Amino acid sequence: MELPKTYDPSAVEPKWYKIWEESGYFHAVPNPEKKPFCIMMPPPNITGVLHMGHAVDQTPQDIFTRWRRMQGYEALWLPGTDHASIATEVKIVEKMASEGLTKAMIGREAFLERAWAWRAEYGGTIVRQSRALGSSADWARERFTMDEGCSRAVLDVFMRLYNKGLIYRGHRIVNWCPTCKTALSDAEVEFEEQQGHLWHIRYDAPDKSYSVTVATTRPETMLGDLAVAVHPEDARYKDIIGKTVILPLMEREIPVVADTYCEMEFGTGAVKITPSHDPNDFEVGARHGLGLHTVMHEDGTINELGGQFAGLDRYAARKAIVQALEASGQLVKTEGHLHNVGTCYRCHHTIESLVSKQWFVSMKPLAERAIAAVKAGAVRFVPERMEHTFLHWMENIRDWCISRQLWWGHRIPAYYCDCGEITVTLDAPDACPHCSGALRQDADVLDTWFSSGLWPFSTLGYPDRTPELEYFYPNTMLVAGTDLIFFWIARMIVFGLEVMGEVPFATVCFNGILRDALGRKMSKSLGNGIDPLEVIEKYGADSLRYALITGASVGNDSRFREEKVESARNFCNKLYNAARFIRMQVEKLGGADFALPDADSLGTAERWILTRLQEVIEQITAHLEGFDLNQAGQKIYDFIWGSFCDWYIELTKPALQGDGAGNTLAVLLYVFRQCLQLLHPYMPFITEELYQALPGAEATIMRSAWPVACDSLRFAADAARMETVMELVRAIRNARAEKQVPPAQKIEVLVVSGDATALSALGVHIQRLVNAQSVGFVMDAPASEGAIHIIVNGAEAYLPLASLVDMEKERARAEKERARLEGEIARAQGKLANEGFIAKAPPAVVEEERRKLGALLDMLEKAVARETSLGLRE
RNA sequence: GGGAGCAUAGCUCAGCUGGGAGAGCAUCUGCCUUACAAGCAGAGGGUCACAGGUUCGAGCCCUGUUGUUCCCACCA
Repeated sequence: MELPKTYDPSAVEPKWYKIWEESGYFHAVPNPEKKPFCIMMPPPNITGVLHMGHAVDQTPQDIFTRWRRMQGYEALWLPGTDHASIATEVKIVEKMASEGLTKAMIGREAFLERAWAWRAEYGGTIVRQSRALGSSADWARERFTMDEGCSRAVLDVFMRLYNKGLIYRGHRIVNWCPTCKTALSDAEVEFEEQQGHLWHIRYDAPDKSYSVTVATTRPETMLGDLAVAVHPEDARYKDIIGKTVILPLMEREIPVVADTYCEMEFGTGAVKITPSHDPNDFEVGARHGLGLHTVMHEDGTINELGGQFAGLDRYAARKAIVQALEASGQLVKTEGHLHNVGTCYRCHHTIESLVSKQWFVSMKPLAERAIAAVKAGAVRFVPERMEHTFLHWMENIRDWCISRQLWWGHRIPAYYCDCGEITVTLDAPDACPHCSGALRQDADVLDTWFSSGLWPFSTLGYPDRTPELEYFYPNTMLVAGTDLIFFWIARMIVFGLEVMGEVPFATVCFNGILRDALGRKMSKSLGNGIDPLEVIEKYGADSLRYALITGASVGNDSRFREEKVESARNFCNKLYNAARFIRMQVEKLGGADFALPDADSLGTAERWILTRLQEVIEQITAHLEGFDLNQAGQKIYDFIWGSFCDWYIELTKPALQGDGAGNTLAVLLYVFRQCLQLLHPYMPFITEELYQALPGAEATIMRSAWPVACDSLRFAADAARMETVMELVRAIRNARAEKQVPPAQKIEVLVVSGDATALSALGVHIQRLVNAQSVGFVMDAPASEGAIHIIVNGAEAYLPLASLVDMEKERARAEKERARLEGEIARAQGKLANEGFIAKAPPAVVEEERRKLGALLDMLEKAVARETSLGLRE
């Protein structure tokens, strides 16, 4: 059957994915015969659809998994999804709003029904779409952070930490999102630079005998002021410390306190203290026993303590207050002020600081273990610098607020009774164990990152000691974006150490961010996102994967450019056509034996390509071991296109028409098969398709053995000889192009080399590749008048092209060439004459330099001889 | 206010523990050579941001400068 000339991935890719999945090739089970390899897929939110970020994230994971699987590891890549408590709830609330409904209207149970329905409908979207990427995840083991097992793990860990005193409930100032109406952890607050104002407000003494002016960016919080603070050493305010001032608008008398928190240089050097609405003020208030005075509702409106401003939204209140102060003459000054404003990472509205009762994880003791483990090298960060980021965060960690005033998530297993006792227990109790009174469960759910923090072991069966947990924990590695280092990675390390007693993974590889072609982040608001499924449809998943991996170094951002995908697509086509060529030869030869022949029966070209193959196998494997997917990908590309297709296939053509065709074809097949295997982790589909199209295939390339370099297939002398011929060919082609010899015109070539006898066997290649009439081989140089003279390392060539040779130009060229050689020789000699170099450089480097010099001197000798014959020298 | 990354060919980027500057795309020349024009063969193009330093030797290591991006940080 005649195959089309271009590769079409659209039919190939879904076909193989289906076969792989149905054959169970992605499935891993604990196997004592094999070494385990395990990656947890970062669980995508159930709210989203597949975007480029997922492709960037999954491709390296799939490459590592496929590679290790081929190496004989029991390789598990475990997928799943995240309930994404707040993100999902926000979406559901939005959807309900479009129906005119609110959470309060339908109640908790009906809301949760909607949430589960949402999950059923959309939760599998990304997981389904991931298959188009070729991801070889073990879908049979897919998990969900709120499935029965993961939920048990969450409660179990909550109990453990609570019983150890590492989880506690406290009345604290927390980040509060007035739109989502929930507390947030510090990590969930994003700071945004905003242009605001600094309002200077005068607070007068009760008898107006003195006054103090404070500066604030948030005048609305003054309603809750309980003091004014100044620096204890500030001469300007020394006299009024301990006295009182009247809070404008509220006409409340408040003290002036001294506290070093106040910076003398900033603003007026005096600061209003609002313990209920600012975390710093909260601390100051605690130091001075000021108490609390909360003036804001959870929805961001001013409460009844706000006097005339009660009921106003925080921004309306701000406006009204500034106006009122202006009217009363107490607004002294207004200036522009650039500052950072905390916003909610889900809805992007401005965060408030509010005092409320929340659950916290005591992080200090947990962080200490994590820091020690990372410093001891138990977790390796790639790139390394991320370790510093991690440690810095861990060393400055504050307690983690884990309760959320949301409904979608793991409900906190704490039960309250009117007797005041709190019962924390796995199973809902019927009555209060202290007074038998009626219990009500805590209304809040846990931070979504609490459950994802358990992912490396909750997915393997924890809290049960399953065979999976024993075998696959700790996981081998994790691949994730840098944005997840605090939210997720830090928590997994902390929980892994605390709960399992071991770090969750040995290595973390960080992805950079994929930007658009202009270097901007892809975002919905910019509308510059690119749909991976569309790219796959147009170019194939193999091309997308390859484009995403190469041309970017580990942990660095990269840009998505369609040309990159196009270029990868071209590579697929190259590969496909190489396979077509080989297939044609196979069909021509019929049922020949394609086992790799003995070394004795191998030609020079075969020995050369096999030698190169061993090299490249080693290099690729080493790069993969070093987590350098870019380099490994580049190497296999260069080998396949540059060495195998451009040279080796061309070199086989004469032999394939002769008696030795069987041997040559066997090598061709052998090398190509290994190319496919080396490329398979990057381009799973096309490699399987082509592998299956050639003789000698196993059931799947996915589970074929990763190539291993073999010394008995290295032939240094033959490889060097072949390289000399290749250099000659390049130089002759260059000369032809330079002299504008018509392509069809055949030329004569005379090769001069001390190795002429051995080289002559390769004459057929030179003849074909430079379109020569004939190629002669001699030991000694002939007279070169009227010929183009080429000198390469190990050989010379004469092209008698009298009619085309301009002797003047030839002389100029010869001189230039000699000058170049002399320059290089001077450099090498200078280096070798340098005692420091001889004494201090590694011997191998010195030896290499000597070898180079030898070759250069040899080439120079020939160049001089040529100039002599051209009449340039005596 | 701290910390980090980046600055290499016209463009996008590689360059592993220091040992003669690379790829893809673009440009130019010639080719439908029976695997591939999504291809083949050739060519041009770089003071490796700047200034110092270490070293026999620096794109790579150190210091500083400039530009740029990001992370962390509650100066109201």
